[in-house]
Amino acid sequence: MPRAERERQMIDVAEAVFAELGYAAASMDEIAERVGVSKPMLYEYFNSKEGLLLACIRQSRAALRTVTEQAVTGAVTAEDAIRRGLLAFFVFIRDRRQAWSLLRQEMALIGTSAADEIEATRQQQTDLIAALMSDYIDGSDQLRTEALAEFVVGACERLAIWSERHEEVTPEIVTGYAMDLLWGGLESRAQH
Amino acid sequence: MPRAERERQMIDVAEAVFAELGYAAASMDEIAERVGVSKPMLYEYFNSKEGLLLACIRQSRAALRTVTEQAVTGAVTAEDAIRRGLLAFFVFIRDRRQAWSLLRQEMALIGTSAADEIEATRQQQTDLIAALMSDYIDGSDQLRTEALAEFVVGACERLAIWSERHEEVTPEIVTGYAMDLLWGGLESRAQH
DNA sequence: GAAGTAACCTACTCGCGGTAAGATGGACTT
DNA sequence: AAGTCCATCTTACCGCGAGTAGGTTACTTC
Repeated sequence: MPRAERERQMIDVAEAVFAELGYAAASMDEIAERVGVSKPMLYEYFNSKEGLLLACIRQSRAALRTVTEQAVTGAVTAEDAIRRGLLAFFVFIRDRRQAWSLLRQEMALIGTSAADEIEATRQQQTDLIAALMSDYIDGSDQLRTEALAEFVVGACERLAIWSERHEEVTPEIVTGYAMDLLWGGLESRAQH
Repeated sequence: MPRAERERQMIDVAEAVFAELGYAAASMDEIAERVGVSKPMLYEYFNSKEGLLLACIRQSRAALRTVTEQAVTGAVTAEDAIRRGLLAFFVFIRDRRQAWSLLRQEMALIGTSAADEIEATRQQQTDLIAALMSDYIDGSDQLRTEALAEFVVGACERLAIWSERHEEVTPEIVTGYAMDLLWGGLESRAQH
């Protein structure tokens, strides 16, 4: 089988196994077996277990980025753009459980040699948000813009994890919660 | 050596090793050796490597909770309480690197049997935030309050990770960034 | 048909999480 | 004092899974 095809196949299988069992519990032997290939092949293609996870994560991140970029395109106001982006994100969480599960596992690589690469992949995400926001907030303070983007990304990730535990909460509702805080802030809803 | 004392000693050593090497790279053999005790002792006390990490995390979480609770006590307004809480958090991140590093590693337990326990420990954190906020925002919608607390916690965690990469950014500055968004929201800084 | 090479496998090493089976030594009975 | 419990602790091992050494097949290219 040609290299490119095998590679895609391996990533697909690995994605399923990592998502199903978790990074730690997944074994290279099992992945190899499910692909129908011997273990050294996996190492030939990805060098290490981390490397394989990394490849899976890259793919999932790319999918998420594509979805959000498309969602944002064509928005007319800042509020609209942000709302569309958030909605696309939360829909992604709900509909592509496997990819999202993968993205959550990236934390398993903290403290490993792949940590930098992971951080870089995340960076693309925050950059996208930063670009979105800097059109509408005061973007003159580079550092501050960066921080606010991290803030938003972190908030939404946590919200996504939370929403997984609440089947009855639709992406629209979660988006509403997020917009409440993001757009209006706490102050405007203060009771005192 | 009496049990309680040994236990504390083991946790202290493990905390240092986990923080230094990361969960995956840390070995029970090394921890045992540094404690000056044999490996089965660790298992006698904590049952598994996960169990040991869990004990370390519990301790670090407790420390963080104490600090933030103290900081919030005595605040007069909602804004003041939240600002004090945030500041205490970001100072904690900077001054107690080891404890914070531990808390970041809790993600390494995703998909393991300890995941629920971890989630429960986090819950205390979000509960604290929820309590703080529900005094000041519309707390009638239970679900929404919960979501907003998750939002805030996630945002601050991510901001904390970000601030680690920027030595020049003081806790006061980060707190300012967070308050900007949290309190005022994006709208009030819109340029259009 | 020889030479090169891409795709692949069998069979192994080794480090580490986890455990079985005792050894040591102090406290408490009789 | 001798016996007996129990907590603390150790040596010596197991099995699994990441990672590798070295060889085989089979297809291209000249």
